[in-house]
Amino acid sequence: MPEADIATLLAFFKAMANESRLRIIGLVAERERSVQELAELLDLKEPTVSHHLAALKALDLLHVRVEGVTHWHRLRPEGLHDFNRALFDQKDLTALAKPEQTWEEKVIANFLMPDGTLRTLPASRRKRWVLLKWQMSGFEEGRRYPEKEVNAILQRRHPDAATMRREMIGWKMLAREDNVYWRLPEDQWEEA
Amino acid sequence: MPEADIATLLAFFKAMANESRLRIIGLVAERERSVQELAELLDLKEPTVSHHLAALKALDLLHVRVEGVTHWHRLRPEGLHDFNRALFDQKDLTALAKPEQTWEEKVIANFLMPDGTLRTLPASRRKRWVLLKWQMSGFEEGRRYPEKEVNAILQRRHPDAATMRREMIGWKMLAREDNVYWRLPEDQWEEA
DNA sequence: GAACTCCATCGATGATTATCTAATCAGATA
DNA sequence: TATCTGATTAGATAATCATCGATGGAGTTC
Repeated sequence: MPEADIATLLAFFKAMANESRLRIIGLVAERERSVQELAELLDLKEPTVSHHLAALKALDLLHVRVEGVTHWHRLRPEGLHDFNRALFDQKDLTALAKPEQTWEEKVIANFLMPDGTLRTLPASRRKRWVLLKWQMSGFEEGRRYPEKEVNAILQRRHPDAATMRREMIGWKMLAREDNVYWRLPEDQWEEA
Repeated sequence: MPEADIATLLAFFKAMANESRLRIIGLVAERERSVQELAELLDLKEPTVSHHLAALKALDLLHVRVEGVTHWHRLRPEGLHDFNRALFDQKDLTALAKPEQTWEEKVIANFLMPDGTLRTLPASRRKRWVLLKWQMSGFEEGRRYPEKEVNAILQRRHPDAATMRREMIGWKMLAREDNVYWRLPEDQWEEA
C-alpha cells in the first residue's frame, strides 16, 4: 500500500465494515472458494456475493484463479498486512488529523496547469470567485496599482485580464478610481 | 479486548468506516480536544460530533476528562492496538469463517454453568427439547442401558434425572422396556 | 435564581449501501 | 450453432447511517 492517507484507510475500513464481507474474508482465508460456494455458505444470492468480491478486489485483497467459467477466490494475506502496518504506527495515526483539501483548494488545483497558469476561466460563477480570491494574493493592501500593473499581475495566471479585473471590482476585492486600483480589506469582499 | 469474534471486529470496523470519525481519531491522538473544538475543525455541528464520540466511546477508544462543562477527549491508543492484534494474526482471521452460534447453541451456552452442569431445566418446552437432544450424545446407538446407568449419565448435567428421562421418552429419543433403555435413531426423534 | 456555556439526546431528513430479480456475458459442451 | 453453467451488470428497493435543528441537562458566573 502507498502511504496511509485517510482516503485509503477509509476505503479499507468501509470494505471491512460489513458482516458478509468479513465472513467472505474468513472463508477465502481457509482455501479457494467459488462464487456459488460462498453464496451457499453465506446464504446470499450470487450477485450479492459478486458485489462484495468486487469491493474486496478493488482493494487488492483477493487473488482470483479462473478455471473454465468458475472463478476461484482466495485471500492475499499480504494485502491485509499492508493495511495493518499503515494503520497502527503512531506517525500515520496522527496523519489522519491533517484535514482534507477544502473544496476551494480542489477548485484551484483543478484549474491550475503545471506551469502555474489557469487552464481556463471557469464557467461557474462560484468557481470563478474562488480563483479571483486566490489571485488577490498578488496585491498588497495599502498599495496603489496603475492599470498596466494590474493587468501584468493577472496575466501571470490567465490572458483575459480585463474580465478578471472587472469581476474583482464587482466582488469588491479591488477598487478603482482614475484608472488606479487598490486592494480592499478582505472583510469587505462579497461572498459568492 | 476479549477474543476476535466477528461481532466485535465488525463493530470496530463500522466505527472506523467513517471519515469524520477517522479524523476525530487523528485529532484526539495529537492532544485533548473538546467537542466544540472538534466541531470547528471538522466543520460539523456539535450534535454530530457528540454522536461520533459516543460511537468511539462505546468501543472504549477514548478517554474523557471533565473540566467544568467542558469534556476533553483523548485517544486511548491501547484500544486501537487490542483490535490490531485481534485482527491480524492468521488464527483469528480464519475464525471469521466460523458461522455464528445457532439459536440452539446459544440456548445451551446460556444454561450451561462453568462446571458443565445445567443451571436449571428451562421452563420453555422448546428449550428443554434442545437441552435433551444435546444430552443424547451421552448415549450410543445399539447399546442397552439399565435405568441406574441412564440416571448416572443424566445426572452429570442436572440432578432431576427422572424428568429428563421421562421427556426423552416422550420425544422418542429413548425407548424403554422392562426398565432397560436404548437410544432411538435420530430421524425418529420428534421435533419440538 | 437568572443567564450563560458546553454537551447530550431526540426526531427528522437525506445519502449511502446491501440485497434482490432480471438480464447479460463468456466459457464449455453437445 | 445451440445450449448449459457460473459469474457479472443493471436497476429497484429497503435498511442503515450521518447529519442537522430543537430541546434539555448540568455546571458556572453574575
